[in-house]
Amino acid sequence: MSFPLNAPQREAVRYLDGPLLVLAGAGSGKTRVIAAKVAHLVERGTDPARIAAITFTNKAAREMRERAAKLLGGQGRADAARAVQISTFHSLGLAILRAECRAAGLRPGFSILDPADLEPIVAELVATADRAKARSAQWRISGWKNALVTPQAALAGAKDADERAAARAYAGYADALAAYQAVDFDDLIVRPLELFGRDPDALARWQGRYDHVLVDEVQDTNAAQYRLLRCLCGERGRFTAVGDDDQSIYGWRGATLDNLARLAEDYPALKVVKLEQNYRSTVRILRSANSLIANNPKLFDKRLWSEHGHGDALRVTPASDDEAEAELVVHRLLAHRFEHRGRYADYAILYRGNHQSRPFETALRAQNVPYVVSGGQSYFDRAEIRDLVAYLRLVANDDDDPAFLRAVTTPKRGIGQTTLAKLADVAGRRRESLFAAVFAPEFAAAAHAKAREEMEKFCALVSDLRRRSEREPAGRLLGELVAKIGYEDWLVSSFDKREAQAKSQSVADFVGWLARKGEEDRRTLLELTQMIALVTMLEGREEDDPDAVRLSTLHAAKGLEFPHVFLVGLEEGLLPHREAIDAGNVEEERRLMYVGLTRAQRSAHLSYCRTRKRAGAKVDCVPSRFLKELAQEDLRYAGEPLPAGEAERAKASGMERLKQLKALVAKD
DNA sequence: TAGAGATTAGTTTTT
DNA sequence: CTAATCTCTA
Repeated sequence: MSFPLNAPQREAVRYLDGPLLVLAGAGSGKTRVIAAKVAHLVERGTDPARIAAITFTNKAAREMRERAAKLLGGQGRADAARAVQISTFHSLGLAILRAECRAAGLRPGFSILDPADLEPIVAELVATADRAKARSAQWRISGWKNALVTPQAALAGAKDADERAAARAYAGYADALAAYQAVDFDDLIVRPLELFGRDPDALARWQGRYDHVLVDEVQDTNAAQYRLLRCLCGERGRFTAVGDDDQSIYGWRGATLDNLARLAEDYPALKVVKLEQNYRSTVRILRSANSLIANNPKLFDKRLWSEHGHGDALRVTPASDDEAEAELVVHRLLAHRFEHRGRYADYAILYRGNHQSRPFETALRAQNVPYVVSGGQSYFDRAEIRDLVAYLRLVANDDDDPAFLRAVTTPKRGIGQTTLAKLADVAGRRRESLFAAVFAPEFAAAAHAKAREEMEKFCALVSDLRRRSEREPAGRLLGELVAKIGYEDWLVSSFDKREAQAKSQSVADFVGWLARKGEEDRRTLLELTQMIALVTMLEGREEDDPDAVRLSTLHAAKGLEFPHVFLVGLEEGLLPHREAIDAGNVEEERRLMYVGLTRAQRSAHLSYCRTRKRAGAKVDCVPSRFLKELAQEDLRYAGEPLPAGEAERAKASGMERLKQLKALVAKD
């Protein structure tokens, strides 16, 4: 990919006179532009450490780092590439918070809690045992934080009982986090903002820190992130923002296209450059995508074009149910691969929700096709890793009660509900952490001697590791921890052989990862512990790119491209998703479909099911409205054209009804 | 206190 | 029809 830049790309790279918005259509080479601009800035003499490039995901940050390293490395400036601050919004927020933790009212070892840690806390605050209720309250709190709404304002604006309950919990939520010396993901953005708001010196420090800020995917920024951006860029606005309003798919996380529109208001000198040449897809894929997205109102006028050939028609295939769809897709994929002598890695299967991967995994396994699933459960979400991370968090920060609770009960060491309830009671009365309460005289009086002994042993281990954490390498400490708590033995005794082996392997991977990271930049255990919360996968996992079919959600596929794409489950209720339809947000779903389509370079295969298993029973499906919005002349229907024949549908549903009745009768 | 069975609820996307 | 949670017994 060392073609020369085209005219608008060149303009975007060279323009340094003021704030710049680059409207980069799908496949228009935006990552190239950002990397080239970083290189250009360095060439012109900008100190690499005074350049910040901010992305939305770790994956994008990594790619940016690689691209910049390649460009600058070619000029013998590999050192410069390393010095550029390339990070996600959240890791940048973490860097700020770490540097300013005293001013922000946090101790250096503060913990980062993820939503799973927070759920029980919120459940308690809203006084519910219903997990769904707790999650929805959590969801609301996060929404308020990202929109920079205070607990008071949230309470004042609450419309129904649920919202009022969530708003009340919101205030207590902040207190709970403060007591644990902890922050959540949203705080990584919001707390630096609060700090900048009340401490002009801190603001000045960070505002003067970067000569140029580059932002990827601005259309995905929420109110808090946008404001953080403004803080960093200052009034001069020396930034390059890159984005595409047609690819805004994070509205559900508070991202708002208003930010894109506001950019022009907040920075009247804003220059806009459009990248409209697509280097990725065939004309037919692009025409279909354009035709689809034309159904959305336009913020900016943009016309994508391609110099690639026409390419094949997009195939639309119905399947009788989800299993049949998976088999069909896998068969077609194999036939296609054979015919084109391609690699497995040339193919991606994209879907709306994580759970949809299941039948495809089964079908791929049945045919012995290698595959990788991305965007599913993250490596650091596995129970065994969370167990160990709880220990690390506790080592870094003994106020972290959630970490204490997890670590002290895993592996089982004879400490159960009753003992913990007593400890919590003592801690509550004394207004101190669970960890501190272990040594309180009240606890000694109340608890069983054996349980207390175990607990003191546990605390001694944690304290010992803490004492040594500043000096000794993180990998060694973790390795020692795993050995001392007898974690391997516990795995073997608690799980069957296969599972224990898999878990044991991922523990070994984790120890190795931490050791490597610790050595790389001489990071301490504390720094690494905070980093883990933001890392979603084991780095290096994807580098040894095996020749495998890629399974991914549409969200996780953004920014990627594949020669051949299968877009599956194109049904009403799935894409567009039911919730989105009900919320009146079909536009975002359409953009999601647009993102999926524009991942394809040479061919796109679309499929949907006529029925689908849901909670055991089969239900009828209707093909997605988006299929009708594609350029019909570029489609080829493998089955009957849309919509499905009414007669057949009625017959199918009649058969289903009969089956259901039979099942009912059989039960009695 | 901890593990094994019974019961019941579930469906979106992620830093 | 799963998968996770809850309840009961050793």
